Amino acid sequence: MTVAPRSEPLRFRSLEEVEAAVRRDGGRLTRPRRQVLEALFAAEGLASAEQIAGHEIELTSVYRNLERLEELGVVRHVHLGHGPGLYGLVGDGEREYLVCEACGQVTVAEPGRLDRAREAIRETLGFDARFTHFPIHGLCSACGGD
Amino acid sequence: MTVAPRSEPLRFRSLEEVEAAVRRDGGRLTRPRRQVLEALFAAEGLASAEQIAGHEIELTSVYRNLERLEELGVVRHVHLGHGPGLYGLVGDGEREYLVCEACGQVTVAEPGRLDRAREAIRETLGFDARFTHFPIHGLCSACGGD
DNA sequence: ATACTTGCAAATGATTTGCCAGTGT
DNA sequence: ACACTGGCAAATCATTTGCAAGTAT
Repeated sequence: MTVAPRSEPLRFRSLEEVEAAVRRDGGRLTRPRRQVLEALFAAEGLASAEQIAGHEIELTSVYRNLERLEELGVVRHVHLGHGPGLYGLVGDGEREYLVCEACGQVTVAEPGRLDRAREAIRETLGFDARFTHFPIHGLCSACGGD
Repeated sequence: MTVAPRSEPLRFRSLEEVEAAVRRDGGRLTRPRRQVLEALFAAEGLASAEQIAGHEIELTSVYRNLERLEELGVVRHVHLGHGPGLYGLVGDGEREYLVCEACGQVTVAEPGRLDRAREAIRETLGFDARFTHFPIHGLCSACGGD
């Protein structure tokens, strides 16, 4: 049970920037760590630990590195459903997710897109909803959502 | 990935009513099944498979029974976070849930309470959101939601 | 009698942990 | 050198599956 940092996360534009941040934090740039980072930059979106691992690195190391990078504010993860968690680089302004329980389709909502909904929830229940870590579930338009 | 039945689920008021439904479906009333049902009626809310099992019945049987009862429309389950799934009897009008990622507090929203938010999501993304199976995550009012 | 059910063991999938050997800095 | 990491095996947690023996109807 962890809270995401409330301040705007700094955006890392390149592998080099992240590597500098890792070093600043007292971390070392090992081969597995570099490969995790490369995989994340290559993914352009979300990837599972297993996908990130490929056939070169141990899954264990991947998890440990992802955890470390998440603490550093470089990485974040989402739980889209029953499958494995999905990891991605932190961008500027967090995307939020919607998953159709009928067809499994994942919709990505750009930052701000869910503000009206968030506002309604805040007004009704005084709760600040975030769909970045756990998505909205329901039925997409194709499956009966409209 | 299964869709919950869209029609208003019939409400079962008593153990006897459920037992009749089970029989109608060709099911048998065994000791473990009866105990699962009793535990659910006793729970008045949500309970994990382990809690329902107690020390008498096998967890395996509990899961199998819950699955069966869910197909019958008697039971439904929620995933409130990282822990085990929680099961409960289907009431009239489904409650929806909100979980605070900071303190873990679970807020139960009575039917209809999230309709404005649902409407906003439908208008913006043509998506019919349901917070009955997977809850809304975020920060409760105490933790910064207001 | 015969299908439906159970118990028990074992498998699964995702993720974590312990521990010691390896290596960036 | 020395703290930080990696590999590898094993543990954990929630849930599922296989199968032979048990039992409701």
